[in-house]
Amino acid sequence: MPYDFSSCEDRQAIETKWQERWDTAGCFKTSTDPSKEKFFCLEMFPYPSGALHMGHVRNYSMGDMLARFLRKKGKNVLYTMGFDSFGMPAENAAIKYKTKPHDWTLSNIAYMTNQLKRMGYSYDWTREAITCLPEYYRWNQWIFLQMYKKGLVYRKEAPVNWCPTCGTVLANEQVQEGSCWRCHTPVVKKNLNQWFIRITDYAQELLDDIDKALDPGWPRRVRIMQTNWIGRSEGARLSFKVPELDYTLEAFTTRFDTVYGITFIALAPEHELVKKMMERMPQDEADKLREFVAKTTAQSSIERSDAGAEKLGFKTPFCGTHPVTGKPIPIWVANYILIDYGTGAIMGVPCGDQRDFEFCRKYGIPIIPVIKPKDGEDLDGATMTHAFEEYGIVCNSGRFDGLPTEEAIPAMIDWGEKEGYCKREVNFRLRDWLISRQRYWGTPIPFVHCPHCGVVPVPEDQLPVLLPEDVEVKEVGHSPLLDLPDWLATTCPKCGGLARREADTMDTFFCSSWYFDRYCSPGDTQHPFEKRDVDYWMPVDQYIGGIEHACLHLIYARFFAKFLTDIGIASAREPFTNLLTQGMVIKDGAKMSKSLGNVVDPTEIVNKYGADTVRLFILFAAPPQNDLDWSERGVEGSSRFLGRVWRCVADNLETLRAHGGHVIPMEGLRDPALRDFKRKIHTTIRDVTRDIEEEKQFNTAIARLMELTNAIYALGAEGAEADDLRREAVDVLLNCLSPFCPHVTEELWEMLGHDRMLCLEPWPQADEKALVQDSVTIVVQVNGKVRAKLERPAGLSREDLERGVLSDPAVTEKLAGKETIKVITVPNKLVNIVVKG
RNA sequence: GCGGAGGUGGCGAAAUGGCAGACGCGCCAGACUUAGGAUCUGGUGCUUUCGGGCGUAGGGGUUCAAGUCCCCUCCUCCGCACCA
Repeated sequence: MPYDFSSCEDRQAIETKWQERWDTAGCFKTSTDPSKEKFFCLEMFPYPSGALHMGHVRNYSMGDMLARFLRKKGKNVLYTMGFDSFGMPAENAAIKYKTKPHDWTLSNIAYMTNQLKRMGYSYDWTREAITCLPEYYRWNQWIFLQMYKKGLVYRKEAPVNWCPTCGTVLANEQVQEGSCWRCHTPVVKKNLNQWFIRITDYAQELLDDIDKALDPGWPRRVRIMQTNWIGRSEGARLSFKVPELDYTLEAFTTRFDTVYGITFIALAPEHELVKKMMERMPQDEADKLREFVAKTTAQSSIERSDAGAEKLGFKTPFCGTHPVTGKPIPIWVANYILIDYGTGAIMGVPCGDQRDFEFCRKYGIPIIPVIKPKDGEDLDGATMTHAFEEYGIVCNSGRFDGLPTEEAIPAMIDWGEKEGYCKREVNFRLRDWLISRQRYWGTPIPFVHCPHCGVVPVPEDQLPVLLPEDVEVKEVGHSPLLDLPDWLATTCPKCGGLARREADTMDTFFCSSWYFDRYCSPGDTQHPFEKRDVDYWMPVDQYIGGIEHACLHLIYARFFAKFLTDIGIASAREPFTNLLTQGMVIKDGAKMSKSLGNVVDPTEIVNKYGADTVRLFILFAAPPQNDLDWSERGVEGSSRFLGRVWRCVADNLETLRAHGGHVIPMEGLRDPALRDFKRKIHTTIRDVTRDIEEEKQFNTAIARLMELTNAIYALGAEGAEADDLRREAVDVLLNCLSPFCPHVTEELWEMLGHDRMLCLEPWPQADEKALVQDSVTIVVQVNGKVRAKLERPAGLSREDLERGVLSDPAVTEKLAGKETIKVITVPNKLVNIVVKG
């Protein structure tokens, strides 16, 4: 009993049938096989929040289409899935639903796995990685210890980003526009003792490889975002002696050419010297300073970092000695100085820096002009209205007067280094990665605190440090681990005495920085992964995911790749060769979100139209990088197209079956209509292949398959030849459509009598002979305007074409009474006649 | 402020410097039908005195020829933002 494709139930039945067949036959199982050319197709794995959303469906439909396409192209494709399953939402859900993070997470994983399977994605499920399971996170701990051994892990008390809502600290990358990336609460600075990873040791390489290794595989946009995020600046560090306090104060500058213009020094309120100064100040003055510091540090990051915000300063009674002139320079404390950039102190040059300028004008600090415009007048410190920040000509700077900035900077730094005034320095905006979180649902940091030995790593043979699963989460911001004395209490690996476990867990971005390596060696119990496997599979050939990870996951994962090769367990210094950043799924002008109530549940749509339709629509409606407007009308259009495909096979099944295997070569065809049809089949193969492979334009690839379908319907010819061609066209159509819509095409393929499953069928090849055109439409322009179109045999020489066109009555008529000045001829395309009169 | 991407029909979008609007949605008309939110066929940028004229944010330029290349302006979106 054949299926009725117009019925929802039958569409579901077809999809279930083929999902089971593929599974039984193990079609998508992959193994490391160096004799075959590999392709690692990777998608950003989901957080198991409860259910798939359309963004996931879009991401994974692209990946699955590519994976299926590349298998057909003969590649050994690694394509699998996992779950980034540690993280805060599980704790919040546990409180809300009175469950346990572990149970909530695993049941979500089960549900979402089922959803993924219903989409027909061709994952090798035997390679799945779930980060919240001990067999995975023990290797987080192991890698963390390797980093510790290499000196990349340290603990430090520092002003860090604190999200009051989440009750935990955040890495710099996780603060977006001054707010928590998860809950959007404004972040405040808090002085806390935290765990850091020295990602800044890799800043230069992370930066260099953006241009060396990621161009052109990564979108320009992401490369620029990372470049800016890493933020390299070259300059010099200079020091001011503060004799009264017996202290040497350091400041970083990119404009050492303006040292002669220093009229004040400013410190961040958090600077260590501030406390020292208070101790040496009269009580009432010290109190005022303390009050000032309290007021400025209480500002949220948003207030502090707003360039338009008022600059506030406090003048201390102390001075630093100008390293070059020896003059005393007053030290101020100012709210606009950031503790975590450079040294947390600056040399104030009001003439060349707008911020310093505003500060000086407000507090009556003098302005010394040490630079002037290249072709303008000298500046006057008393009357200038804003700083001159561009490059110009140095003045009032001793023997450097008259030098342009470009030359002055290196010359003055050279001199300063020789005289001991300064030292060349490169500064990065990138900060070390704050890795510890005051949360329960994460990888335990494998350290213990011993009263005698201090902070001691857990020996590797004692890994994993298991996270207790049977716990009750009572309130946000309080880790239940702190209420588990039996878990907290342990012995010191060094002295054997009583010690306390570290109760902080790792940032979940640690988990997601190497999961793709784990995909290469699933189930390895001795290592995080085997070198042989990652050497074969890595780097990832195509990575697909959202742009929101440009300066988060995508930086951390790059750092990991470099570290893992440095310790010799991997070889790819860059993890992702090609990156595709897909746009958002939009509805009613906004990103789908629960709060806006514009969410469309993928499962509902799949129930109504089938997975094939959803996959087709989501790839057809927009190019991958664009935002995609969800429209149920559009989904219906895709459904309609699949109906057309179905009927063009099912309604002619007998004839089509009878004409299998009879591919007529182009040379064997006389009828121009049939030759055109044959050509259409093969240009479709050529163009679809190029769209997928080179252009990554899945929408136009689908459009071409729609054109082929239209051509099949439009072919009026009858007879054996025509039927042979129809069969050829249908075979090509189904094969090319199958990566997009694997189920319906597989069913039709079987109905046509093929023995082998379509997913195993090689991708068709365009026959060069069938691509050649018999005739071409020549556009005839007069002065650049189209005046005629002529059919001419393809391949005419420039001369023959021009002669023929110029003597054609349709053309001579247009040229009557005009003088031809020039003729431009493009063979097979166009003749443009330039005339006068 | 700095940096990036973009602006094409009613809508989503196509166009190696060479016929602007492929493909789809919507809309209009027709066919089949008891019926149509099924299916099929045709039409669908604006304008027109039916020759044509105009049209890719606006203005200028290069070119035989510009959505595409160059310059200026405007607008939208995105990232970073007191980074010394």
